[in-house]
Amino acid sequence: MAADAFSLLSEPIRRYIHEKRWTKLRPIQHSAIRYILGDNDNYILAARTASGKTEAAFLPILSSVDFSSEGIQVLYISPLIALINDQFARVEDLCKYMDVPVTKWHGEANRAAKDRILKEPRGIVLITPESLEAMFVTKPYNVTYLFSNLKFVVIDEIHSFIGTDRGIQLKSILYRLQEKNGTPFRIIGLSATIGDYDEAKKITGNEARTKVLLDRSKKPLHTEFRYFDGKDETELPPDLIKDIYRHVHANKTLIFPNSRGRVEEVAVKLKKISERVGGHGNFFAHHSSIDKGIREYVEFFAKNSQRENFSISCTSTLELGIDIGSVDEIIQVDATHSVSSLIQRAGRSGRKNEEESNLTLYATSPWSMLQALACWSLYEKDCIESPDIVERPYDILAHQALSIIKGHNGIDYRVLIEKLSSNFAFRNIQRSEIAEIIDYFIGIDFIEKIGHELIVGIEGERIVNNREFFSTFEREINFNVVHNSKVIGNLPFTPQVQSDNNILLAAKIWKIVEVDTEAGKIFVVPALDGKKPTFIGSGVNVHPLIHGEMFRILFSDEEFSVLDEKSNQALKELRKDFRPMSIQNPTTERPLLCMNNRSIIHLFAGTKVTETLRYLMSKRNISALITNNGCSMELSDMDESNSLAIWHSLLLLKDDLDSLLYSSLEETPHLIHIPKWGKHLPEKYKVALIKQKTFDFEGTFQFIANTKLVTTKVLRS
DNA sequence: GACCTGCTGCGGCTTG
Repeated sequence: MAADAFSLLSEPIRRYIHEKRWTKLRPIQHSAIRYILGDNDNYILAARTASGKTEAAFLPILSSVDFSSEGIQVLYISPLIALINDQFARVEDLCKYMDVPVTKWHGEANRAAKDRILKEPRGIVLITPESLEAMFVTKPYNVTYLFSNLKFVVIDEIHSFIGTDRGIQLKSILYRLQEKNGTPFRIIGLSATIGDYDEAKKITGNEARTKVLLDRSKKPLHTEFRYFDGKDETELPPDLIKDIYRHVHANKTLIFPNSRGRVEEVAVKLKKISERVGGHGNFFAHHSSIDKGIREYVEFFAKNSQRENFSISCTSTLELGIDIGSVDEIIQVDATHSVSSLIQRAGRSGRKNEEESNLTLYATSPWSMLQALACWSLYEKDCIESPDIVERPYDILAHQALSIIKGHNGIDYRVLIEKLSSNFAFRNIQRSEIAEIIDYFIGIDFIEKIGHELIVGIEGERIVNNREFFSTFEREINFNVVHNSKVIGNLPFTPQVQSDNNILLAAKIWKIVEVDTEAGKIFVVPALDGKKPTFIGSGVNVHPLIHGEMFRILFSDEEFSVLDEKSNQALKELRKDFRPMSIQNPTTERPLLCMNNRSIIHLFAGTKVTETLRYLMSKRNISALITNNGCSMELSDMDESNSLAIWHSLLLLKDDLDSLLYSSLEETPHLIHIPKWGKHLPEKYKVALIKQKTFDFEGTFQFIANTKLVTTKVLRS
């Protein structure tokens, strides 16, 4: 059958393959060609990183679409601008034997090219969800004209949309695009790390007509664990830095230290060692608070350094999609927050010539080592955490309501409600609820009603006519760090930010000479020594699957050949602490330890359930301390019977949840996170959103009901 | 201690 797929392709595409001297099609390409050309369904292409998924989608698409007809034929949607710029070259290359214009459309893309495509819409457009949203709002007539003949939508890195606000926005936009089309377009989603295939299928709005093509083959991954006890110090152990240096100095590497401050610490310390021993100077930092120009220089350097070695210390900015060139090794400092992240990061190395990926996992505490081991073990078993699903996204609905009204320049009240209630992104929201939200917006002048016609109201205009309107996430407001009138990056205005303090940024050391709070600027000059910067970030949730695996490992005898001696020792000691707690069934039982009038519950329940438990405890006037990387909870002034009584009494709060949340919103609104577009909703819907997004009450009550706390008395403190 | 992602249109300025 091998010849089958190839012979199905059109002549220019076969010529392209010949010229590229591909000896064979990759498995995912082979099946994608046969299936996509074989019917009219939607497809999710799931295959490991660097397996040729982009080509798997575009080879059959380019073979079957008639690009001579008017309008955009293919829309490629990406979560990142950098990925669009990367894929642009690849897609253009694929089209070289065909007369198909390829156009980048995002906030930083060339205006002239955009104007050209508006005048003569043809071919393929590469775009972000936010730019699509902006098009609907500011160029509604063009949207109809551009996309009424759309045949395919390709969604890259589809996992980054599943279970996120951005994904709900994208679904809604896909529905709005479909409204413009006479015949339905087909959707092809691409990803290497899908945790829930049913949810992935839902992004098309038609699960029944969406199929998954799955290539289970894994890239060989060579993994090593290294352990250096951080002894609770704020800075990383010097021996760990030296060990990383030995690993990276003669290689091309990416280092992931999990936080922006740590990224700077690692980059500067490695650079210092290198200077001392006469090594290369190519140590860089890459994260969201470093100026875009500097980040682009770093990416450019990595892509174009055939001979020179380099190390980029980075956050998740370099985790997704972008081909940074050939990387020999990936270093992870302390555990990733998810299995998906671990896979994506490991996949950044060995992308050329099917080489294996090299991964070194450093840990600075036993708990971090155990979490890293759990992530690795789940990866080995092909388990990826499932996304968090919001069934009734009232906030995104409110946002889309404003977007539709603005884009239509006025719309009939009943037509708007009809549009929203038939949009599959909001299929679980009642028509009456939609009407209630619209009516509320009319009441607060977000929307103005003239007869049956709705237009954007006075208050609404302020929100809609702002560039922040197009996205679902909030932006941090930071001060710019300036040297010689050049922006290096930005920092939050923390106590650390004052004259004469020295800080690290963009892998360099700076002295602050002046802080202009009015202009929001921090003026700096180079310095010789400094501290890592502190950032204000929200924590990252760890999935219960990972905590569960950590707990299972603690009570199993499984041995791991990937662990070095000190990691093994750390695991052994954790197991020694936990083994006396007589757990018979690690899936249904959790230890409760009581000593000296305080108790510890080893929950291993995932971040969201743990935070929900803490909230519920606070409503019982008990302050709970979360410890052990979020796995355990400590209660003071509690003995065994108290603890058990409180634990079970939490279930009684089930029926009072709404009133608890209403009072929390009134008394301590700053303590409860409300999503960007939920802030404008009536209290009732804020509460509904908090129940779905901020906390997980259902999961928590289930956890309490299904978990047996097994008590162990401890004499020593 | 705790990630990341994107962004219109216009007026007014400088520069070739």
